[in-house]
Amino acid sequence: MIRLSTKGRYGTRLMLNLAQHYDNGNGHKAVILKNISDDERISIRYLEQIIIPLKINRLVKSIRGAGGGYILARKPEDIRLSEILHALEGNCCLVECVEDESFCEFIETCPTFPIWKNATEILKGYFDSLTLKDIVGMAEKKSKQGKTKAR
Amino acid sequence: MIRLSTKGRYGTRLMLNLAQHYDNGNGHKAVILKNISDDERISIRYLEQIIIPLKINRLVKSIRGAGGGYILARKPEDIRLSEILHALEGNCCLVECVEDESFCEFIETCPTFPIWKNATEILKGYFDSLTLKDIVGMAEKKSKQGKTKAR
DNA sequence: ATAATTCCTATAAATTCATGTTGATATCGG
DNA sequence: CCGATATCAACATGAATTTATAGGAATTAT
Ligand code: FES
Ligand code: FES
Repeated sequence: MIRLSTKGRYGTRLMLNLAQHYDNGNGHKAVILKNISDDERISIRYLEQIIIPLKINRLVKSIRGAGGGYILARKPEDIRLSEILHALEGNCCLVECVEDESFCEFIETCPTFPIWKNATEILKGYFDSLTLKDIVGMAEKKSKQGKTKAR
Repeated sequence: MIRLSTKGRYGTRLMLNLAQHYDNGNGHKAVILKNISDDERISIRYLEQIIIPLKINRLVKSIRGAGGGYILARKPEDIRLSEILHALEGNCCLVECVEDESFCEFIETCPTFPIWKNATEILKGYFDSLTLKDIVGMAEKKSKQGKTKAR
């Protein structure tokens, strides 16, 4: 399987959770990991590890102490999925050599290299086209539809 | 990183190697793993494991005993990259739930599900558009260019 | 028979995934 | 100031998975 690691998946859900609770009125209401843990059923300990690179890459801000928590560093419409995955995974290549050309020895003659490279670019393009706001919007629309259909 | 496993990568190179040695004149010249191992710098023992699913999914035929080896079960133009990856990885989804919907509990409400699903379909579409012949052709063209350019 | 080769099973090594521990540091409300 | 709440940091640990190697049995051409 071509796998998106749990780090990438859980980190994306973490960011979406923050986006859903993002207060546009600038109330700066921080969300605590415990809540995200309950919502998303991911252990707090693991979330703590996952949020570190998100903080380092300035996608979230932390507020320490009582009443603290995390908030998005920017508006949801200004954060792209590609940035999140890049922060979490270092890169989002299908194979190492696409980003680090010294990884494979025979990159010049390797017949698969252009394939993995193209595929990576296609994926990146898709993830780059989506902001957190887009994704939250898609999810809201979907859940509204679900309620309308009586089933 | 969104990773294609070594199984998928090595298996693809294995198949390409067989495609490059495929005899259209129906000479049925089998290729032994030792040669592929030398060409691709992958341990024979590992290749033996990787080729099993390729055999089960009837992408290669094996000929046992002395003078034996492996050959493609079909012509290179009739084998798609998507088939190879599917054989090797069981599926080629970014996340398990795209193929096995019971994998995640809250698939109905999960805001990331449609994203991973779309991305998976985009990738699959690309891999489905390529046959072994296409890839070998691309590689040959590239190596010819390399020779022309005196550098 | 012998050599070549696939086939089968076991297992070692490395990495990823996930939880746990301890304790320090920062902040808020009372 | 005190006590509760949370982040922060550095580990440790175990389970699961992936990656890779190894030994030998079965099969076949010569
Ligand atoms: S897989 Fe990296 S160059 Fe072929
Ligand atoms: S990741 Fe599987 S449903 Fe959300």
